Amino acid sequence: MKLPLAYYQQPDVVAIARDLVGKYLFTRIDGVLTGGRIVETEAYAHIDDQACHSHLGRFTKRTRVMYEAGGVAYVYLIYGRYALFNIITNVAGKADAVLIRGLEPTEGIAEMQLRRGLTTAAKNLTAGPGLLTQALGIQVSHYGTDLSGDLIWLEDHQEVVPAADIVASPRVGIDYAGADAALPWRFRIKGNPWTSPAK
DNA sequence: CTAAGGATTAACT
DNA sequence: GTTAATCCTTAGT
Repeated sequence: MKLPLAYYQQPDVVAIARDLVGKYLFTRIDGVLTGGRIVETEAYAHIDDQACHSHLGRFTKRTRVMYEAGGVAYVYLIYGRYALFNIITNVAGKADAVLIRGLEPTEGIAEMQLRRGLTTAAKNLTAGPGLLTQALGIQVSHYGTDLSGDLIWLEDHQEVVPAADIVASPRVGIDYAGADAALPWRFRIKGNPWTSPAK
């Protein structure tokens, strides 16, 4: 079943990030259903987290939707090329977010290959935050998309991922965040090949 | 291992 | 108004 808005509005973004591992992410963009199982996430908290774009209450064009109530998409461009997909959580005014870093494809694999410009079944089809957005057709124009709608949404398939199979580790690529870089707020399924290639 | 790439932002004039 | 630095990465040597 589709996750309700109330799910995203829970206060503990780290708990949500951990719980999202094993859930499913789908998009229906250009009328084509694509999606898969979430195997890697990272939590970003509003306050006390310098790695978060919204830290210290910065309120700009880019971070605007982070302050909305949980349940919208925060898509932004990194390194001029790649769109990263985040889910805004918590209530309005608390700019918490969960970054989706890895997806195990289950639906619309042929379409995903097409979007990636591949002719063969690549094993890195959706392994990486910039790749899964390409595969699912998510672009920066989807900034602010309501996740209770029919364009981008998440589903709970009642799958239980054993706690022992979920590993927590420091987040990736955020050395600039100082001491906060050590927080174990990255969650992934142990040994899953679709987790991101980044260190 | 490195190079590329464009938006964003802070720091200037 | 402009410039320079930075970035939650990937693809290609």
